[in-house]
Amino acid sequence: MNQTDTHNRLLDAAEHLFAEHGIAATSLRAITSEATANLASIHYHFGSREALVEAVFARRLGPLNRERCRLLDLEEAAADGSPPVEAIVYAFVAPAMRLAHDPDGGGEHFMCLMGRLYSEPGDLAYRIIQQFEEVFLRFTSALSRSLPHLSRADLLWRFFFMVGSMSMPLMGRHIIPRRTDGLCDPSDVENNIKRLVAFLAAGLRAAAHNGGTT
Amino acid sequence: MNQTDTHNRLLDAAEHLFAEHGIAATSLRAITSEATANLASIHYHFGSREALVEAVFARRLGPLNRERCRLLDLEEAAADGSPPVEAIVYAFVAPAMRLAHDPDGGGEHFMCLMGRLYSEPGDLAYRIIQQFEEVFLRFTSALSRSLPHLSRADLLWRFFFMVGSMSMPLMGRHIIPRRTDGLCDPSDVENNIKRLVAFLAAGLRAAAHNGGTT
DNA sequence: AGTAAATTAAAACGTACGTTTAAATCATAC
DNA sequence: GTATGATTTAAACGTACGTTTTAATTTACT
Repeated sequence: MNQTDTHNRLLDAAEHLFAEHGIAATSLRAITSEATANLASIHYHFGSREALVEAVFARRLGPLNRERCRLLDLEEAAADGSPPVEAIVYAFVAPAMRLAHDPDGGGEHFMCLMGRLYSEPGDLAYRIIQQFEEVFLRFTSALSRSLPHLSRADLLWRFFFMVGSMSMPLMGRHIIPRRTDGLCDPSDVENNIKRLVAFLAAGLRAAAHNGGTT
Repeated sequence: MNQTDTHNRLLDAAEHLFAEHGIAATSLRAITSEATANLASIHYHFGSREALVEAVFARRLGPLNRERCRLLDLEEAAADGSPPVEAIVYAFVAPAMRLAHDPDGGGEHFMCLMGRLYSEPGDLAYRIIQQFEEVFLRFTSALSRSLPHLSRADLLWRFFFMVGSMSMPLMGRHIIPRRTDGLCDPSDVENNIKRLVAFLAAGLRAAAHNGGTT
């Protein structure tokens, strides 16, 4: 009973502090202090600092990516396997944007943390990004079916552009409102999803650049 | 003579290690070791660790943003003040992408570091991002002149989406080639600029979403 | 109630950090 | 060539880190 309790308090505190100050800059003492737990409890429950970091990601990543695949399943079923680009983008973007501001899920900090992942030291980031394998394969192939005119390199690059665009409302929770006098509100989730879908669908559909075939 | 020498070796080493392992995870000892300088030399030349971090950014940010403004000047002069979206995007994106792989400029590490900036602890990131003030104002107003049908919020959001997209080839130097079996090559600079311009111009030009007017 | 396991608590371990100090070295001018 | 200022060096400072150990406490079960 208490195992689950402290265990989750540690995960919550770590998630929050990692998002706020970065993974490397957050000490175990800061985490246990915020979780009102003992310093040694992290090693008891997780074994090491690294294992705690991975646990923080594992807790949310599974459900998030399952939801993405579920939405893509729905869209593909409704469109005989070839949903429009908008629907594919929506299935990819919406679960992350919603998780980022779901008060129950507590993922408000998590998605901010996700945005930081690409900039964390090498091995950790790569190990966690591998958890996106299925999502990566499913969405790139869905996109390539809807955009057959694109070369594979063009398609993959545009997929990464999509990830980058999405990361802005997720990561920029503090900076973007400040830079725009509050005009841009990252917590205006449903409107931001629509903005992203409109922007990304048009970008993905653009004619390929005339340059090299690399 | 020697002042400049060690001074720059420290900046180079710091830039490299910050990009490789993150700012917080890089120790002064690692920097002075890579620069073959004494530990105390950082405090002698810069005064503190924080001052070194800011110096690393200051060295490249000025020239980069001046080049962006210069290109925008050219495009505006050539188009009577209203260049097409493609030209604006190009003026914003190309200098950063080129700096990222300019062997002389040594900015290969810097732009990777820039991508990490949005995820660094609060005050530092905000102070450095303020150095973009002029670029931010000039490019958002140029875009808004070319895209008058967009609300201000839509336009600003799309500007941030652009920044996010661009950050992928800059930050993903290690991860993206690995995930794509080398098909996507971040060092293929000129082609990636074209890819970004095609993608972003289409996204920026897209019809605004029909949702809220926020 | 009593016992065994699970969990929490407190203290200490060695290591690495940013910073400071004081001496040594170097360059340059007279 | 020696005095002066700039730069480099080596050593130590106190602090904070991740981890480990040992004991105390709580929980679950008969």
